[in-house]
Amino acid sequence: MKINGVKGMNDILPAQVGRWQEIERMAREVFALHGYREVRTPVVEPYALYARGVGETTDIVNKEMYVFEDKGEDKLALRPEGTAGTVRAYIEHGAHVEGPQKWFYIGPMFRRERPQKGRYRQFHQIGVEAFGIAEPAIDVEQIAMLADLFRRLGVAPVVHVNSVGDAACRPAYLEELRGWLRARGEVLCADCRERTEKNPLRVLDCKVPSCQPVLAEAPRLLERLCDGCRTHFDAVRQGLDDLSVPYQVNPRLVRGLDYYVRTAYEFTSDALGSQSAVAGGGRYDGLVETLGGPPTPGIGFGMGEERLALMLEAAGRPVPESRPAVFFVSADEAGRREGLQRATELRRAGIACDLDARGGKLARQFKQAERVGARYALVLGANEAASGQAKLKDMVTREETPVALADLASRLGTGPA
RNA sequence: GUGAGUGUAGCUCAAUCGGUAGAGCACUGGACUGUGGAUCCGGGGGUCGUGGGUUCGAACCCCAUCACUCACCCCA
Repeated sequence: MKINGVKGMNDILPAQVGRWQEIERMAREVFALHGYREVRTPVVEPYALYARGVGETTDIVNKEMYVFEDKGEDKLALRPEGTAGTVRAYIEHGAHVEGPQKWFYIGPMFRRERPQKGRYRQFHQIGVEAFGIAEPAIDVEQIAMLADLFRRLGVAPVVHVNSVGDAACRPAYLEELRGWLRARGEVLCADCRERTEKNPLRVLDCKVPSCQPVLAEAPRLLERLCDGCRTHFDAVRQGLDDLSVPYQVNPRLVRGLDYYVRTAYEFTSDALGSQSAVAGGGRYDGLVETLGGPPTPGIGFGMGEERLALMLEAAGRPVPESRPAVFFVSADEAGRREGLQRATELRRAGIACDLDARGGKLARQFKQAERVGARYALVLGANEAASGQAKLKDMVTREETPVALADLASRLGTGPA
């Protein structure tokens, strides 16, 4: 009986793993350059963390979370996003006493949705969170940092920014919008009428053609921001201009999680199918307090690794792979023993090398050398073992040059080629 | 949760009107007993997703079911 993997949870095979490693290595490098430190939190958290933090009415919590009972004691959940757990850890360890904290995380998240292009039940996110900084400068820094990360990876998704207001201005706006939408119920699609009650902001980016002209006239939150939000948003835009980071103001940009206030932003690409967002983030000034910590401003983003990998692939970026510098080919038993010995020496010297442990015909061993992408091949037999002299064969040009086995390490340099 | 499309070899796919399953790539052996990629010849590999039905006969038609993909919802 063949057993298959769980729907929406994918294997990342060796041929593709280099893509993930490159993304993660680059992210770690860029984050370190900006003063962010890695945090690792569990994949499982109390269900209540998400119910309270992300919001009980969000789709993520009420229909997409993997929830289970731990031997009938506690209600637990597989994490659907990274912010809540990070905030929980921040509070639990009293990190606020040491001033602002800039953290990042990398790891799997879980949402039980129908899989499609760029969306999976287990997916991987790279995220950052900055705690204790209310100033717009940190919003700017994060957006610029992400843009820089993308640039280094050879892609350039478009940045959309918006302000979703805060407790001072959003509630009043939502009521105004809801009233406005109800008055136009007959001309809107069924989905829009439902969303008017559930999540009126969502109505604004309805894609149904007949809704578009109507919605273009809807009251705009950006024009009704309170002074604090207005000033903050202007400063974010000014900061992005100062750094020459290109962006688009998108008044219809909405975030799916309840905790966002003020700045909301999203990087999108048309290489991703209908799930166009590769990264999304925003400010969550009330979240730390909601989860039992001291009043602490916060802002962060989450980036989808699968989606970023899709973009790199679409951009034609090759998958980096490590290759052995030399592949030992054995002609006989003496050569096999010699090869294993030399390989061990080189490996201890930090030089990647390989051999076909099966031995066998030379042709097969050469084929193996080619398959693993070796730079050079070196045939060893009784003659070479006795003389200490061999021929180093360039796998591309096929040229052979004499080499003393004792000099191999210095000839091949150090580290994997 | 809803809708559509697709299921044939490890991968990508073909098979006319319903007539009993094939190609390329990959793998493997040989041509070539100390030298890989090209060429030639050979080999292994299939419950045609699964179950049922129609038929003398089903990869093909019908029903059911499962899986995958894409889209909706929503989001990374």
